[in-house]
Parts: sequence; C-alpha cells; structure tokens
Amino acid sequence: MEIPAKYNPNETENKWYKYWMEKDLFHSTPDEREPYCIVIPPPNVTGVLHMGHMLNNTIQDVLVRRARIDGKNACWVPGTDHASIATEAKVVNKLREEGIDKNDLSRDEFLKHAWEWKEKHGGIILEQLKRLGASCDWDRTAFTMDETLSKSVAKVFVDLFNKGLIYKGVRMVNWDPAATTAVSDEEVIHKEEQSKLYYLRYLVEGTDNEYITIATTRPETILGDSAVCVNPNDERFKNFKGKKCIVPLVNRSIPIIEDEYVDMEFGTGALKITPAHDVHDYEIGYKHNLETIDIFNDNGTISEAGQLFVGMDRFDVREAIIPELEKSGNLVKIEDYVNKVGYSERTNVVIEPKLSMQWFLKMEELAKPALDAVMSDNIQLHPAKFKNTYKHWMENVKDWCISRQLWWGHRIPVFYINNTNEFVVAENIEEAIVLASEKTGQKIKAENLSQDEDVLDTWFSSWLWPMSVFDGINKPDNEEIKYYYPTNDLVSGPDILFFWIARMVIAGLEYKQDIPFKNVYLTGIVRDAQRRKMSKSLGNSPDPLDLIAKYGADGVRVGMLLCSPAGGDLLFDEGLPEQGRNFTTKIWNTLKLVKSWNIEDIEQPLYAKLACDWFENKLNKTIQLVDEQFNQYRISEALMSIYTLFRDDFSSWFLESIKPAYQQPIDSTTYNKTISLFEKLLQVLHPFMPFITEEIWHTIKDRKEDESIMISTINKNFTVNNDIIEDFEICKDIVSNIRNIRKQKNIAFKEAIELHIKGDHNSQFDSIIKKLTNLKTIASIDSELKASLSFIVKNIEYYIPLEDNINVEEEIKKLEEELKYTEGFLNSVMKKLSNERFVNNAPEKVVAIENAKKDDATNKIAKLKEQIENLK
RNA sequence: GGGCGAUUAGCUCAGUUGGUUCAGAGCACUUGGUUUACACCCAAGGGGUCAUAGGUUCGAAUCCUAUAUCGCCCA
Repeated sequence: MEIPAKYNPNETENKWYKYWMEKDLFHSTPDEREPYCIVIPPPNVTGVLHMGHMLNNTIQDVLVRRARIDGKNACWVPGTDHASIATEAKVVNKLREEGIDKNDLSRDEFLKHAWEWKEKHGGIILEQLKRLGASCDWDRTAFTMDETLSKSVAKVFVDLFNKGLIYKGVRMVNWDPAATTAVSDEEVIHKEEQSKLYYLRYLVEGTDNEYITIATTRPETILGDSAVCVNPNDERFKNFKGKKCIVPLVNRSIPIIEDEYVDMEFGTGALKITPAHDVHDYEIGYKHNLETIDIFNDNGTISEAGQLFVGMDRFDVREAIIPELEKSGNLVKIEDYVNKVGYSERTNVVIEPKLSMQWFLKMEELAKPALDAVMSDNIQLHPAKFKNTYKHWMENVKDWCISRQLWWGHRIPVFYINNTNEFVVAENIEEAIVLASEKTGQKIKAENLSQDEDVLDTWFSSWLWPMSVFDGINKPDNEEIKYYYPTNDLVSGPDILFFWIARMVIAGLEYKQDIPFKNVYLTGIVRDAQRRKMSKSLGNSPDPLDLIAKYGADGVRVGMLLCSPAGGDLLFDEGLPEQGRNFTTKIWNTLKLVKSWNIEDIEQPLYAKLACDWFENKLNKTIQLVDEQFNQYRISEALMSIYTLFRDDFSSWFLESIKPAYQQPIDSTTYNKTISLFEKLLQVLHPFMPFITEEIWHTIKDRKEDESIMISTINKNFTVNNDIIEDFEICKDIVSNIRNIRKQKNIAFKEAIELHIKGDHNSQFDSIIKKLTNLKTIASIDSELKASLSFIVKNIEYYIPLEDNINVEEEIKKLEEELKYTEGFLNSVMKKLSNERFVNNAPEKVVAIENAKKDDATNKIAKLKEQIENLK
C-alpha cells in the first residue's frame, strides 16, 4: 500500500469525524457495562470557541475516550446555557442596530426575537467543538431553556419555596445600571483603581462657621445623605453630640449620629451616611432609623429624589458637583486615593449598590452537606488545594439573590392575585389557578393572575444541569438518571467553583441525596506568553479554528495538554501546537517505515525476538504508569509518558532494533508482533490524538465495516517482567557509550569494530548491541586491553580497541575527572557511614543502600585507577 | 485589612510518608550529523546555594518559625 509522504491532518480529521458521526459511535444508552459520564460545562449560547474552551474540552474528550477504550459505557453530554444577561444584552444591541427599542416591544415580542437569535447563533460553539474531535453524545444536546429543563427549574423553585428556603425581600443588591438588573455578589469583580478622596465640610446647624468635615470617594451621593456618623469614642467630635448639620447644595438638615462602626483613623473620622447607596450605610441607617433617599434611577442617572442634576449620569454628576461645592465653600481638599470598585462581570459597568425587592434563597443549611461532601473527599477536587477555597466560601455563604430584572430566562413561577401583593407559587398557570382559588376561597381565573415579571439567575438552572439533562428532577426514577448519576468527572475552571460547582453539589444533595460527580478537575487559565489573560479586547488570543487548520486538531490537543498541569495556568505559545504537530509527523513517519517493509516467511532473528519481548514489557509497564497518572489526574504527565514511550522507546530503540537491513525483507513473526504492539500503542495514544490513531489503526490492518479504534478495548490483562526492562536499560547504556566513542573518534557506522568485555556481563542483548553499533565481535577478556578506549557500565569494563587513534592524555584526563568525582562521592558516603548516629538511627534499608554505594564506588575507583595505569 | 496558596534550570512545571547518583522532565539553548521513516529529524552537551534567614533531625527541595516577592479569594 502506498502511504502518502506527508500526513494531511485536515482531510483525515474531517473524514474520521464524519465516520464516527455516521456510525453513531458517540451515542450511549444504559446497558450492563459500567457507566462513565461527564456533563459539559454548558458554554454560553452567545459564545464562540476560545482557548479556555479548547483546553477544557480537550481534557474532557481525553477522559471520555479513555473510559471508552477501557471498556466503559462512556457518555459525554453536551449543551449550552441561556446566559440571561449576556444574551439579552446581545439581542437588545441587535435590535437597536435594526432601529428597534426593547422598551417598545412586549415581553412576548422580545422573546420571539431572542429565540430567533438563539436558533441562529446558539449552536456555533458546539459545531466548533466537533473540529476539535469532541466525542459528545450529540443526540443528547441540551439547552437550559429546553422544556424539560425549564420544568425542572420551576419545580425546584416551588419546592424550595414550600420548604421555606426562598423568600422575597428588600435588600441592598448589586445593581447593574447597564443591564438594569440585580446581579449576585459573585458576579461583581472588584478592581483596584486610582481615584480621589474628596473632603467636604457640612455646616453644623445653629452655627455660622462651625463645620464637620467628611471624606468621600463619591461626592455625588451627598444628595442622598441622611446622617453624618462619628465614633462615640472620638474626642474630636465631642461637641457635635446630638447636633445636626446641613447637607451642602440641597440644604437638608441631617443628624450627627454616633456608631462604633466608624474607623477613627480613616479620612477625618466623620462618615457621611447614604443608606440607599452603600451596604454599610444601609445597616447603620437601619440601626439608627434613618431616612432612605434613593437618588438614582435604574439606569444610573439622578432621580427626582436627588433634587439637583436630575437626569444626569452618576459619573457626569461626580464631575459637575465639585465646582458647585467649591463655589458654595464646602470643598476642603481633594486627595489621590486607591480604592476597589465593583464592576459587573457581564457588562463591565460600575456596580451601584441599590435597595430593591428581590427573591433570595437561604443558603446556610443547604451549604452544610455540600461542604461535608468535599471535606470528606467524597468529592475530590484536583488539585486538592482548592478544598481550602471551597471551605472558606461555604462557611461564609450568604443568601443568594436569584431574581434578575430581565426577560430572557426562566420566569419566576410566582403568580400575584388580582394585582395585589398576595401570591401563590406554582409550576404553571393551571396549578396557580387551583392554589389561588384555594387561598382566596374565590374562583380565580387566569386573567386574575399576573406572573412575576422577573426571571431567575442563570445559575439557578445550571446548578441542576447534571440532573436535568437526564430529566432527573421531573422523573427522579427514570432509567437514565439512575444509570448515569452521579456522573464521574467534572472539568471546569476555579473561577466558577462557587458560581456553579458548589451549587451543583448543593442541588445534587438536595434532590438526589447524592453528589453530582466524584471528581472535579480544575483547569488553569489560558494566558499569553506575558502571563496576560487571553481576551478579545487585548487581541492576544489566537483563533482556535485557525490553529486547528494550521497544526491539525491532534497537534493542538497535544500542545494544549503537554503543558497544563491541573490548576496551573497554561501559558500559551504557538510552539506548543507546533510541538504537537511535529509529534503527529513523527507518528506518521513511523507508519511509513513499518509499511515499507517486505514481509517474508523467514526465520525470526534473535535480536528481533528480544526487542519484541522487551518492548512489549516496556509498553505494558507504561500503560500501568499512565493508569496511575490518570488516577491522580496528572494528565499532562500521562501524555508525556506516552510521548517519550513513542519517541524514544518505540521509534528510536524498538524500530531501530528490528529494522531489516536496506532492501532486506522482515520476517513475518516480527512484523506481526510489531503490528500488534503498534496497535496497542495507538490505543494508549488515542484519547490524546483521536484522528491520527484512527487513521493508522485502519492502515496497519484490514478492518471490518463499522470498526473503530475508538470503540476497541485495550487489553490490560498482563504481568510485567521488570527484569527485562532493567536489563535493556543496561543494553541502551552500552550502546550509547559505543556510539559516543564512534562519534568522538569519527568512526563511520559502516566500519565494524570490536568490543571486549571484562567482567560478569549479561550477554542476553548482545545481538541487539551488535546490530545497533555494528560490531564485528564481542569478546571476553581477563585483563585490561591496551590501546583501547573504555567505559564502565554497572562495574563491568568495556573496551574498544583502536590502533593509533588514541589521545592518551585526553583519555587520562577524562578518567581522572571521573575518578575525582567518584572519590568525592565515596567520601560523602563514608561520612554518613562513619556517623554513629546515622548508623544507629536510620532504617536498616537506608544503611544497606549506603553500604552498597560504598562497595560500588570502591570498585569503580579501583577500575578507574587500573585503566589510568594501563594508559600510562 | 482578613484568609489561602505559591516561590526549584532561560521558560513552563514534576519532585508522593524527610533517606538510592535526588536536584528531574519538556521546551529553549550550544555542538555535531546527507547511517534511504522522519531536519516537523537524530545524537551529544551546558545550565539550578531548590526565594532569604534561622530552627528541628543522624539526614531537609520536602517539616517548623520569621522575612521578602507574587497570585487568588473575601471584606
């Protein structure tokens, strides 16, 4: 068969992905095999594939393909997340471009546009994952707003409400003025900023020129001030006790109150209190029964209640109010100041603390079992260091604000009766009618009920994901949820440990009384070479699809994984996929070599038989090692083990050992064995490089219709002969030494040389040594060989006779250096052994090792000395 | 400000309960190479006081304490 000289990844990858899809090989249904399940962290429907997805999904695919090849019933459930805020913002923007204002549309009209948008753009990212080779069970593709998933959300809301865990209340929330919705604490990103601290003086009421000076970073909020607060222990303000002062510009009289909350060291020691616009101020206001003046509209402009600057944006007001304060004589000074400002994760605008009516979920009780699940290692986090972070969060968990003032998402299943504050909580309108009728004792009709206008936080649906994709909330006893739940591994980023992972654990324990997954693999963040996060705005992120086009999906996968330990950041560089691509080429060349041989029924040479024995054991041992590495989720290490196995052991040692001489045939025994070893090697490699392994697997043997390496199972039923592996290492060492001497002395490979051995040399691999180094003879000798170069391996002396080719001085120098090192080494060993406390306290084994070292070194020193003498 | 984690070769990282020649891997680097699978390759080589200072121990990259720097989370 003619093998193309160059491997064409794009063509091959498309071919095999199509094949897998046509044969439905990714699809899983429950059967008697052990299940292995992963649910994808659903990407936003608004998203396109970025490097973070590439890393995350490559890891998932590796895990799933490995489980499949290990004979498990593997199921990887894909899907997308509706992403309330992000999607609504996209749709609003798109409408605006078309000249449509969201406010002119009804809710239903808007949702129609939103669904259209979702249908058009929502699947992009999943299509892109296919290029990567993702072996998802696409028949199961789910969307958080699918009917069954939406029903699950409503059902859970009703249930939690009935358990008394959901409540409605006025609270200070994080208000996003761009999205005009509340967001949860976790969606606020605090950034350190260079800002200003403004010192403002308030006239004390009843005086002409007595002032109390406060310091604030937000001078525009003085319009909403309802007190000035000082520490009761602060001597400086003793005289102001019980007095009032006047808010500048608006001339409102407010009390000067005392509270120990105030830090005497900060600013002037006097704090202005704006209960409507600061969390701490709100608490003080509540405690001291202060007026709450909400001076902002929902979009961040000043409301009527502010009296001045009405309709102007909050940041414009901050600029505008300073000259006014200066004019009125209230501005004392302005200082530079560094503080942290909260930004909305979704819209990147400054968060405004705002009082509003929202729905909350009580978290304290729910969090407890979820904390235990992780602390007891029932769920394992990889790396385990994230247990600390998880614990800290779960122990300090606050109630979760679950309502959002948006239209796109799951509408809160609360129905108000006759436009009053009386309501019922029901999964649907029919049930609501029944409940409302019961509650009021009247006949309530649909038109008497109005559903809450708000939707639920997106995470309130994705926290059910591992259950809802199997319809496990609506039908808790169905076959699929029983078979696939709990899932095995979850691959995600530490940034959503709380947003999502912790909440899934909570939901799983609440609704299945069981954890949602057994292991959580936390990936790092993909950064550029300068350690900057990859982002669209920086433009430092390569397009994953371009990379795949350039290096092949297999190459990119290997590149991503070679350098990404769990939890550690991946510093992406094009050198990585390049290395992956190079490895792909290496594998391809191996195929070319093997397929170039003519096979004949001739006797198997001894060297070939030995090489086969050795490599089979080496391969099996590596399989065991890789198993261990996978068990510890050391995926990049596992890949590295396979990478070196292929390059060094298979290509450089095994194939070179069995390779027939130029234009000579290979015996069929060796050839068949090579093919079966190659097959197994491909199976080990397949999870990492699914495409090229499939291609080669089909090329090295005739396969039946419908066969695939993907669903072949690897034979792990073997024992490893470690002796042969260790002995072969000695053989390698000898070969390397001989090659070095050849190189040093410029002896061409064609020129056969002799090897003389003094000592108890194990001759089992002599035929390989002979072949790899082109030896005429291997002879045993009793005394040192004159006029030769020598080396020592495991205390056995090897000599290569060289007539006139020896630089005696150079050789002596080299030997003396080695002698010096060995003597130094012996010295350190002797120091240990002559230390009584060491000999008495150290375990026997350790002392024995030191003694062995001593013997070895002593022996070697004697031999080196002899050799030096011999040269002189 | 509080908590957690890190600091090992030029870079990215391993290093399991302290004990083999334990200071390691990959990449990068240097040198050599037309041995017909492969230069997207092969072979060899250089390179680290394990952040710093103390301590525990027969023995410390590993355990303890302080310091410095960085990162993450929370306020």
